[in-house]
Amino acid sequence: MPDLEHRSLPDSVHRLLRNRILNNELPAGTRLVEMSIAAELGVSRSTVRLALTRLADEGLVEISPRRHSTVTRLSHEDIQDACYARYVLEEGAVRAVLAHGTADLVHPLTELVERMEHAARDRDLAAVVDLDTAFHGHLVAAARKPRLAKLFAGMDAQMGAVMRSSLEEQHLDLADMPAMHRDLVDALADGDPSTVADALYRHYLREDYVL
Amino acid sequence: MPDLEHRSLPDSVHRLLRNRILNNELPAGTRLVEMSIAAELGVSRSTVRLALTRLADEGLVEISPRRHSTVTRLSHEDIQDACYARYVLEEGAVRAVLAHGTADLVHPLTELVERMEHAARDRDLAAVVDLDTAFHGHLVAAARKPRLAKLFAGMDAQMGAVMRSSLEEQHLDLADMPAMHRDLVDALADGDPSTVADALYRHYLREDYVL
DNA sequence: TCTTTACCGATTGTCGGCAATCGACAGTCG
DNA sequence: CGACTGTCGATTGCCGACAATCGGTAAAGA
Repeated sequence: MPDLEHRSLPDSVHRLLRNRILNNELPAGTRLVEMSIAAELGVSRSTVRLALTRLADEGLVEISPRRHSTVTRLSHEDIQDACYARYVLEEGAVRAVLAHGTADLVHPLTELVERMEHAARDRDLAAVVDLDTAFHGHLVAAARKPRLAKLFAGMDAQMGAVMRSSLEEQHLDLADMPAMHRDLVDALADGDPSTVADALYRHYLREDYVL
Repeated sequence: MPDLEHRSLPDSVHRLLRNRILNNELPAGTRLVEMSIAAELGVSRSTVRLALTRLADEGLVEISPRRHSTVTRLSHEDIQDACYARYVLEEGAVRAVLAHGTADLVHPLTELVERMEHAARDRDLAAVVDLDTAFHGHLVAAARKPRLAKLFAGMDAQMGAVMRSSLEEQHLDLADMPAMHRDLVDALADGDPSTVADALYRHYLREDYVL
């Protein structure tokens, strides 16, 4: 077991389980039994319980009262729904960003896109997903709206699941990811709100992106 | 019959504490000690702990690791931030609503506004706040975007706190609330997206609304 | 008197156990 | 043969206890 003792125990368990779910080591529908997980990781059931609750808040796990928890199965509608929510939040953040100007945003975002190009060339799925998260996180953070950023970050895990699912089912190609983000940066550099909004909409909701 | 959904003990404790905070029985800055609350309510500390965690997720309570929890004190910036996040979510929902048409929305919303007028005439603060929550909740639900609605509902408690604070400090009058919502209904009936967006922006972010 | 440090009370982090509840299965009755 | 019901194992909901850690305070040194 890798470093379980880095932060608080429930947080560590939470991250560990989240990674397993996102890497499909725990496929959708898997039954998650508190006692088994606790025994495997060498922690208490209460700790596992708290981690599962947080995963449920993130939408990765469903808890049936008095029964057992299962890994959430994302339907086509779920994916569209998640993408729309993500789009709304990011668009709201970007509107605030544009009021301040995007000058000091273009450079770091461009650098992230370049790193994403390298990762995509190496077919490194995990790295691309992480860079995607970093890219959008950086963009939203620039809005200086803490609550908006927190809501946005709360959907990171679900969006990771969506991306992996879309990539796996070939509705999206790893090689296209950097270009999609470069379009976003270009729109930001342009600075026109409706241009950016359109670019964001395409980024999240173009019909060939989802299932 | 609200307590027929008496799902779980932590949920009950969570609702109880939330009501106390919103009614200012537990003013901002109050220290919340798990053991004391557990003793008073006759439940276990673990149960209280879970309730406090949920309150922290809602933004009503701040948990300092290894120390104690306190009722969040909302600063001027916090209030603006919360209102902006709420505005972004509702605007995103309304955009989806407008695509379906607002015909079957105007009537129930108008009825809620009328009930709000009665409550405002009676100076019934709690009823007005509840009707406000119901109004916006109904509007967002019409978008049929579950994740968006969930994020929106997650801010209900904070917005309740904001409203009570604004009313208490006389930056907002109870009597103005129904008219503010009627404006929103009128804009919805009109159906033009930018008209509705403007009305929403004024509703949440006009400068005399917040502290 | 001011600074440093060791201690103490208060509070949380984590744990394992007990009882309640649910689904599955088998036995029984029509 | 099918439907109903009582029982059993599996799993969670909740609990009290123990250990770790923090802030404050009082004692010691300069």
